[in-house]
Amino acid sequence: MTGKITIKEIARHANVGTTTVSRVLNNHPYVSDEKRRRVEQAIAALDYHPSQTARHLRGSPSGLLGFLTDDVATTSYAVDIIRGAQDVAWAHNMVLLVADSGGNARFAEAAVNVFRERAVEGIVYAAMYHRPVDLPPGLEGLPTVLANCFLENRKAPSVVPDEFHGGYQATAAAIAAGRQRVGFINLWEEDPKIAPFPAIHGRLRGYRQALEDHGIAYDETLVRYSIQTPQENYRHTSELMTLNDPPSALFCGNDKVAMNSYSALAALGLAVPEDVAVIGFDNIAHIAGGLLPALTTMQLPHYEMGRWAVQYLMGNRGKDLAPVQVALPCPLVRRESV
Amino acid sequence: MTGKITIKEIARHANVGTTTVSRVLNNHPYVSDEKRRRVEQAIAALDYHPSQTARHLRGSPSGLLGFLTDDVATTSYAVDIIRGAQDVAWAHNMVLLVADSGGNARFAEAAVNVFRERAVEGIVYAAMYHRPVDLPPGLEGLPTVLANCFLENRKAPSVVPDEFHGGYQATAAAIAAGRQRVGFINLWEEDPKIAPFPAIHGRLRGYRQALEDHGIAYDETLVRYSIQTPQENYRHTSELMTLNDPPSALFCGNDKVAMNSYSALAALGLAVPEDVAVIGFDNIAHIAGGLLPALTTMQLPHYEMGRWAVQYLMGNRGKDLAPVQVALPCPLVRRESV
DNA sequence: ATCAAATATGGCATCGTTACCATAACCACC
DNA sequence: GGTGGTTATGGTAACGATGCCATATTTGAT
Repeated sequence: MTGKITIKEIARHANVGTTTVSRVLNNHPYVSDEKRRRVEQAIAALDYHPSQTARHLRGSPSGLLGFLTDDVATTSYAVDIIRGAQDVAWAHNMVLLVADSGGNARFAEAAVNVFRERAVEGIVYAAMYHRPVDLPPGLEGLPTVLANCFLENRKAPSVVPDEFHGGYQATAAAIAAGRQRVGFINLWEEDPKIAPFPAIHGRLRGYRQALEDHGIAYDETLVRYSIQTPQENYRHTSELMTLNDPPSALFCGNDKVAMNSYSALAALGLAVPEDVAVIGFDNIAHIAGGLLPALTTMQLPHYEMGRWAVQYLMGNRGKDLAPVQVALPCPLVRRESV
Repeated sequence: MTGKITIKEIARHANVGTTTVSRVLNNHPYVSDEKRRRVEQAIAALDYHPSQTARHLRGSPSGLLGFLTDDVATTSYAVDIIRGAQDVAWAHNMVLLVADSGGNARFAEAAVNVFRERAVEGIVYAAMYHRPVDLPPGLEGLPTVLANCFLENRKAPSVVPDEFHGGYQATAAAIAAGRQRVGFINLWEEDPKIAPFPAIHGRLRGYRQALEDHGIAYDETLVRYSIQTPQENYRHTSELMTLNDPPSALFCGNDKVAMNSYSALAALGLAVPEDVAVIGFDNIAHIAGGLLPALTTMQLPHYEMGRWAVQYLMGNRGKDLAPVQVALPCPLVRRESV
């Protein structure tokens, strides 16, 4: 252990003043080539790393962003939000402090406190599924952007998936493939707290709009709500496909539903996509890419939401954040099931 | 904006010296109840938060840990490593700095540099699948623990899944269910760099050992290597099940293989688990819990590896890290497919 | 040759916090 | 009424980096 190497050691080693070292470090003018070289040599020789801590104390911004999430675990594919946030943060020479509250409000509050003590320049609050949230207390005055969630009162800027557009696109894709009867196994939650899910209602609206725009009548019997157990998903598929006038395409609330639909369709001897086209939602890589045939599905813009959140934070440093509400498109990922 | 509130403001507001405020903050003795109360009041009134930056500069440990990963994106279920690391870190009042190199060596090196500048007390280097890795340069003198990966030369402590034990347990579970002929669709990679995968060889050894321990002869024809495309997975399953003496249980290299096996089995009119028991690996929640019947599979100890890594770091603060190599068990997750 | 501007260089206070030191009051206990 | 411990309290010097100020030295224009 060499102990801590400071700017002073470098100065002594290069036989210059500390100020000159600082000038070299920050590419300031008024340093002779000779001394600049000597300093750079000393830095390399002693493996010196400037202390961000001291810099920050002196007045530089902390270069830290807080990333607070309710729960990465349960819907792990949403970690792409972190990646997106990280990539943009990095491009701005910022580092992410990550905390996962696991849904525990006290923890979230404590995390905010820690972020404060470390003087983060902003906070991204991310939810693992699209929904309204309440912010933990203590965020006053800290620039905060919500990703994949929003406040009921819209007081903070947020970026979410455009569920309507996603539902529209999925439906339109089926129609474009010549399928006029599009079944829809929508998500459902019994918990009334979760029930006002934007995903459920937004996608349904998109589905209906797409039908309307293509002159297809809305048929209530083709729309199902699944509580999302494999059995339910299976049952809804079977029931839909054994209607007198069964659908020729199935729009599934997510890839898991689609996975179960595949089983139900196979059991009925129906081929995908020949007999029935299937479109999923979420683009969970392991599922969508692993199914046979590979699943055409809608991509949730996790990565892009992460990017957007940090970009917005970085683009408005110092300023107050306008509480804009942004919805990012869910692009269609074409594979083989349509 | 109140501006920055410092210990000095508190001192002035409470009409005491800064030292007294510091004493209150750190629960030091020799403060009269009276003043203690006044200080606490001022802190609450002004919403004061001590600056970790100043503390650290003064000599306290930074309370920061670096979490560097090659790529969270591709195998997102491994984020549980982060959760495990985070939970333990938090319990020690530490915060995680997270960086995802995306497999880019230059980025990884830069990340190490950033960690250094921020004086992290240790680093967890995590891989998203179990394999040998090379550490980025610049880690000298920084306590580093590897999670889900290891160095060929074993010079750094590491924690990995016990593949052998996992393979053994999976096979034993099938045998315990009365299945004497256990097919094994092992993973395979054509890339020779990835080929020495511990997963491939460890699980195979476990498989063979379990057979031997139960007096079952090893039958080469029951072991397949899949390059892991859905088609290959499907083909191997079909071929195995149409042998003259087909297996009564299928041990799949991962849950995706199992998912495709389900399809192949369904096409052959074989029921799970009645005709064939199926055991997966990885316990990807979305797949294993979503299949019908739900998949019995082996849990990779991601969360535990994250925990272990930070625990080891915390348990050896200040000391040199002994390069221990730890293998954590992959517990069997019983569902309905055996 | 002269003066002003540009270039080079280092000393020192500063950021917010805490450890160390100094001071002082108080309470014994011979 | 010392002598010595315990309790209370605040002043001040660090920690490492940088910006301001002061001071040289050089260059360039007249």
